[in-house]
This record gives sequence, structure tokens and C-alpha cells, in this order.
Amino acid sequence: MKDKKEKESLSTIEKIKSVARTEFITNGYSATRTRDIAEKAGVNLALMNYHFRSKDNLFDLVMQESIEKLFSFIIPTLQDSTTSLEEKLFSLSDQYINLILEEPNLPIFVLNEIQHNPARFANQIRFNTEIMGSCYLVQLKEADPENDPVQHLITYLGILLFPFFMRPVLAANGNVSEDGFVAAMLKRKQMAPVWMKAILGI
Amino acid sequence: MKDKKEKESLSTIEKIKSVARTEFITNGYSATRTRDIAEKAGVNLALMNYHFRSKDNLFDLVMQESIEKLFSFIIPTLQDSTTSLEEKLFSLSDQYINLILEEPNLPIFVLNEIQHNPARFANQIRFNTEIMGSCYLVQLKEADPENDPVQHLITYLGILLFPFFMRPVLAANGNVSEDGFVAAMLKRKQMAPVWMKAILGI
DNA sequence: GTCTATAACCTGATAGAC
DNA sequence: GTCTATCAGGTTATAGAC
Repeated sequence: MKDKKEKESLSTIEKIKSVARTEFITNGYSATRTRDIAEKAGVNLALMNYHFRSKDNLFDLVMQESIEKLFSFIIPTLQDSTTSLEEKLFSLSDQYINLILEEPNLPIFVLNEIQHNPARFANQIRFNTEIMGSCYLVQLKEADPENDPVQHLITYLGILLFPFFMRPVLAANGNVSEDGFVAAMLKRKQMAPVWMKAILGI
Repeated sequence: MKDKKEKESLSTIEKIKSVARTEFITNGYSATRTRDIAEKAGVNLALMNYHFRSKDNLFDLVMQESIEKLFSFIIPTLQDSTTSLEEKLFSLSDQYINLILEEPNLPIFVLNEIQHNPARFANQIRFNTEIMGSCYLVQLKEADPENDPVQHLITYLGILLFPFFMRPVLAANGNVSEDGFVAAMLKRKQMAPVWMKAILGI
């Protein structure tokens, strides 16, 4: 009986978090209403505020997860000293494009909210030690000593993520259909490492 | 007397539009309050609603200008049949990075709002004829017949614009100072065409 | 834990005097 | 054109019964 109660409670909380994730990522913080989250989760609004203290609290949970999802999951790849730079480029392309195809609005959501409130999320972004001191950065510097490896890091992220920022623009004029976009991204998954190697001159 | 009145009226309207631009671009549509715009413009809220019918109306003006600023100003460059692909790459890099250094939040604002409401702005995005049928696209296809020139178009936009999406992330950890960022973008202005040529294999 | 009812506040917009 | 006052509706959050 107690287990069942805990299980149901847990599933209600998870249901709310799941809907909140979708709503916040789709509409952003300000345009998301707690009423909508509660309604779409099939939960009473007061109950939602009983479980999570406030809208901000719920939003922080979603942001923490999202930042983790977007930036932290690649850290093991970047730090792996047993793989070559080329292998890392292929691995990053594969991981990122698979991730963003599943959650297309994640990058623009995260970057937009960080821009709107940088101080709030600064401590959650682990760009310092884990990425700046990674094996990947060293290998980028080795491949092209003339240029700042951070710039190459940004360039590659742009090659992988920016198409998803342009998706609604392309779709707006019917130039690119949904299927066409996905197909182009799967092609890009293969080409991106090749293009990056060309930039690095390797 | 009448001229003076018209002049003052015009300057008030322009003042409101100017503040609205800043507020909307910085905070997005939902997080922007008409009271804030009126206050920062030093204008009475009722007066603002007298000049512009509604918040939506004012926002539409800002969006139209912003989309124009971000996408349409490069169309002449793209359509110019007297310049080579290489010249176009240098010109685009120069134009875009100068523009965004002046208004760093313009790209993420425009792309984010379009994503939140694609139908509303679809007719304002002139990606169809002007860009898809441009000389630039033809030259990209000539340079690399194996790949879709639209993908190269997106890649180059990503190389030029994406660093500005990452700016607050980089600044959050103190990895990159404001001066350091601007210096890196000026360097990027020179490198971007070179990198794109490497991708195209020319 | 769950619900109803409501407080407390905020936001866009307008009526009406000057 | 400009202002004060205010409305109507929406939003987050909580008190209190069950």
C-alpha cells in the first residue's frame, strides 16, 4: 500500500516534470503558464505548487537538466585521451545530431534563457575545467597551432547545431520539408567531420 | 508651430520604437512589458497605446525591421553576378560580423521568436526567390556539385552567427572577456571565408 | 496528497478630462 | 497629444476543507 502510494506520487511528480520540460523548452520561461503545465499533466494547479514550491523552482530543474543534456554529455568524449581528433569529430557529430533530432528546440531554448539571465545559470555551465582543459582542445591546438582552439570548438558546434536554429525559417517558405530536413541532417552527420578536418587542414 | 508639433510627435514615436526595439530584442516578446517600454522612453503608457494600437502592433514593427536587418540586407550581395564566390564569402563575413557586433542579440531574438510563432512571420521571410535562386547558391553548387548548396549556406551562416549565441556561455565562466570576444570575432571575420573555402575544396 | 476557493498582484488597454 | 484613473482579465501562489 505504501509502495503503491509512493509509486503514484512519484509518477505524478515525474509527469509534471515531463510536461514542464516540454512547455518550457517549446515556449520559453515567460510564455509558459503554470496553469498550462498543470492542465496538460492532468494535475490540479494547487497540487503542483504543493510538490514544487514555485514556477521558478520547476524551471530551475528543467534548466539544470537541459544544460546538462546539451553540454555535459559530451565531456567524456572530449576528455578521452585514447581516441584521435578525427574519431572525436565523428563521435561528436553522431552524438549531437542524434540528440537534437530527438529534441530540436533544446539548443535555442538553453542558449536563449542563458542570454536572458546569464548570472542565474553561470555556475551550472561547466565550460571551465572539463572542456577548456580537455584532450579535445589540446588536439585542436596541435592540428592548427595558428588559431585559438576555442574558436574551432565554437565553429564545430555551430556546424552541428545552427541548422536547427534555422529550421523554422527554412520551413516557413516551404523550401525544406520536415522529411527533407531530417535527411539533410543525417547527411550532415557524415559531412560535418569531413568539413571540420578541411578547416583544420588535416 | 504645426511643424514643431509634428517634429516633437515624430521624435516621441521614434523614441518609443527605439526603446521597444531594445526591450524586445533583449528580453523577448513575452518577458517585455509595455509599462517598461513606456517608462524607459519617458512616455505615458496611455500615450504609447494612443500612438501604437497594441503591444502586438509594436512588436510586429520591431520584428519586421529585425528580420529585414538580419536576412534581407545581404540579398544584394548574394544576387550580384559580377563578383566571384570568394569575394561573396569575404563580403558576407565582413557585413555580418560588423552588424552583429553592433547588435549581438539580434540573431537569437529573431530566430527564437520565429520558432515560437512560425506562421506569424512566415510571409516576412524572403528566403524563397531572393536567396534560393541567387547567384550565390549557383556558385556554391558549382564549387561543390556533390553537396546541397543550401547546406553550405547554412554552414556559413552558422560559422558567422553561432559564436554570438555562445557569447553568454563563454562569458559565464570568465573564459572569454568582452574584449577577448570582440577580438576573436574580428579574427573570425578574416578566417571564416578561408575556412569556408576549405570546406568547399576551392 | 488532493481539491475548491480565493487572495494578491500584474498586465494590456481604454475612458474621459484637459 | 497628453495625462490620471481605472477596468477587465489573467497569473502565481496559498489557505483551508477533506
